Amino acid sequence: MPDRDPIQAQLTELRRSQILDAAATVFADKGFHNATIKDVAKAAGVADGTIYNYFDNKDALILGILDRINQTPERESHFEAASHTDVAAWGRAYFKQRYETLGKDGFKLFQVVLAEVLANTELRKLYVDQVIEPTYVMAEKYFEEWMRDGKIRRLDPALTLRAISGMFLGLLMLRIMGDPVLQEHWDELPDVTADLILKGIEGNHNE
Amino acid sequence: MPDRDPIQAQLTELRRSQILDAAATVFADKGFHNATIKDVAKAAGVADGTIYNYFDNKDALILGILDRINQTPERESHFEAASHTDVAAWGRAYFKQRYETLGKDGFKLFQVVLAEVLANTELRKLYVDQVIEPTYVMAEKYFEEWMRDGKIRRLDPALTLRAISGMFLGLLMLRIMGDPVLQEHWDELPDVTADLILKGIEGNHNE
Amino acid sequence: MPDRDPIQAQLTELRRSQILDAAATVFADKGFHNATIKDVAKAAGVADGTIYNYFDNKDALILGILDRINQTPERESHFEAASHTDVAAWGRAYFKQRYETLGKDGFKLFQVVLAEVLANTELRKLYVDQVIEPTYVMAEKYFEEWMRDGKIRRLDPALTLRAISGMFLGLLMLRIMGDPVLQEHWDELPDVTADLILKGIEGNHNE
Amino acid sequence: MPDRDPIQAQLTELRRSQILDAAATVFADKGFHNATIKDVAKAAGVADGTIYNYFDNKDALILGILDRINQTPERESHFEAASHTDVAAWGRAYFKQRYETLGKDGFKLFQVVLAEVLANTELRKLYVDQVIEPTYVMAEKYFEEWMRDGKIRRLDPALTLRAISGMFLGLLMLRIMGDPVLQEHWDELPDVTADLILKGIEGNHNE
DNA sequence: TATGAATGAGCATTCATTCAT
DNA sequence: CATGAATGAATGCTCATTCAT
Repeated sequence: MPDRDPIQAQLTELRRSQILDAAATVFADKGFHNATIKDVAKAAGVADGTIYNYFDNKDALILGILDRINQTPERESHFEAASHTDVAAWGRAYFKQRYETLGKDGFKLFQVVLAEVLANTELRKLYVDQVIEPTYVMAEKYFEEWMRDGKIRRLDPALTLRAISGMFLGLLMLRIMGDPVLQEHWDELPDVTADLILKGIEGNHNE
Repeated sequence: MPDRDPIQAQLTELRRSQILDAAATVFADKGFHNATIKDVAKAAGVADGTIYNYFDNKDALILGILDRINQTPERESHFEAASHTDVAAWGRAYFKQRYETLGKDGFKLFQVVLAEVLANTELRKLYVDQVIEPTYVMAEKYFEEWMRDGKIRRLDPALTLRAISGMFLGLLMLRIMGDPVLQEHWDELPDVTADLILKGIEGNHNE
Repeated sequence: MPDRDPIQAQLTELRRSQILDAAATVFADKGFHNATIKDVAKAAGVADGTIYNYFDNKDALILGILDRINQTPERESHFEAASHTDVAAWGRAYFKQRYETLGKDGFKLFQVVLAEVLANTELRKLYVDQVIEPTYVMAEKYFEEWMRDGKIRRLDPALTLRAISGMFLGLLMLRIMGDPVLQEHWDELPDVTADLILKGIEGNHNE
Repeated sequence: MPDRDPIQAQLTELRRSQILDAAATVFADKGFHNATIKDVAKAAGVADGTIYNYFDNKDALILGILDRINQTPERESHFEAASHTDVAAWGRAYFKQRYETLGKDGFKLFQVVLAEVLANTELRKLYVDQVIEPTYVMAEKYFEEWMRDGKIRRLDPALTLRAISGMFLGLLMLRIMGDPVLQEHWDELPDVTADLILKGIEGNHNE
């Protein structure tokens, strides 16, 4: 019965989107726990009950937002591109793209989602299974390939990858926390981190 | 009037400590929002109301826990030690020490605090001002010294430092999230990260 | 205007019936308060709103079910039959017939209706006026006739009748409550009750 | 810890009682489902939340009322008395006592409880297990004794007992339903029912 | 008439906080 | 200071009912 009517299906998707937009804005503004369903409904211009026609409960709104972040398209293409260029260029590009997908309310929204992911076991599992682990599976593949091609030295791929992505995640958190230095120089990070990861802090110190 | 009684003061401090212990345990177990004051009181072996004789409100308990983490002694000494040994050795030692301070319930507790820090603006500001920024001020000093001494190459100290500490923070988060690889190989991280940060992934690329 | 169209009228009655069937099934299954209009609509294969074209509100569904039970045909005929046979035979027959009208989901449905009748003042009044009292009026007539004919001894017809029908109602309730003895020996009740009512517990003890 | 202080225990019991009184009044007045916790709290002169310090939830209030009805003392003594007098006298006495225990708001309260018992599976089981079945176990014992003594004729004790108690329950229900005849002549019921049960409707009509 | 999305009033329940003892 | 019973504001969620299509 559902989806029988493609127009209905689209309307449904639109409403979902409209509510999710409102939820993202409200959550980013007041935080998940301080925001009430009424707040979200008001922001979305619908009645309280309407939200429950599209989402099972308040938590499902966070999940919906997570899904959105997750559906950021074409993460893989970046790795592919790197096969043909040098790794440094790829690093810079990757970093840029990662953070660009956050968009306007991105930082604030990520903060909200992250807080909830940390606080909510179920959500955490979902986030790990659907977002983090799949990324690693894919990334490890490319990482090993680069190693074979001699583009990078022999390293534990799994741990190194986690260290690198941890750096991105950590920087994001520090920025979210409000570190003024990162806020000021955020644009320089692609270069700085790419350089750091490639060469390390010693660099060619024995040259 | 008996406020200046040193014995009273110590008793007070003891009670605070006793309550904070209980709070840490309970929060680590059930999460901040799921844990009630009653839970904490029961765990501490006091009445609900008693907690309010030592803390202004529930949030103050998190703050108290934060203070504790903050008061981890002698962070500076590690940097000093590095002046006299090589940077690699310091890196490994630092990493170890950082995570050891988390202690038994460490990961879970950090998760709870972090979630709350992300969700609570006021707390966040406090965390940044009292924990993060002071650390950077101190760390940057040493970092610049190492640079002067040629122990590390010339880099933007502020951003590099943040990238490095971000890596630690990020790895901690990924571990908290439940990444199985990190759980399995956590002990190898001091070596892996120290190596990575020092040499980068290209490593002896000019060999 | 098409309201007087006999075909339309029949269609309407059919829909009402279809909805009532569904309502009875659903109510018997989940209970009146737990069952939603959506449940009934789904079971009836119509849309939620359609139900409101045939019934004023949810309560009206119970009323409709009540009406049905009420319209059990030919209750009078049983009394008539008794005029020509002995009272004992009538008693057994009456008991059987009364409970047979409950049908398949009978007990459960009766339980639901009864619960609602007890809880709902308006409904209770309706039940009494439309089901109970008319039955008494009719029954008393026959009862008095039997007395005149010497088939039974002189008794207060109104109260005795109520005591007898109360026995039926009470047994039904006890069975509904789940009394295992009644569930097990339900078939023996026509004989047992007819015998009891006719002869009492002393019976011809001085014979 | 609880009950350590006997005074506290009594205060607790008093509050429970106070709340239960209010609940009975309110439920009898508006019905269980229409009455809100706020109503009960207001009637009891306490805050909403206070109720939850004494009862787990709204349903528990009904349960509490049930317990009260259940604790009507000395039901057994009546059966004992019958051993020494004639059965007819006992019948009248029993009927009287049964209905007197209902007290002031008795009918209305019983109606509410009954409705909820019918509607609530869990409650129903509790009612049957704690109130109905124990009564039967005890009553059957006496019933069989009377049979042995020749005070009553040979009958199926279990079924006959259920028929008799069903008569009481049924009459109570009919009265609750609002049957005017029963309301008017309620006082005559002990005699009428005792007579009916002892002698039946045929009685010694051929004497 | 049929539909079913939208509505929003309504309510049980929780729990941080207070304060009389 | 310690207690813990009392408080009552706050909110997620349900579902009967409406009405535009």
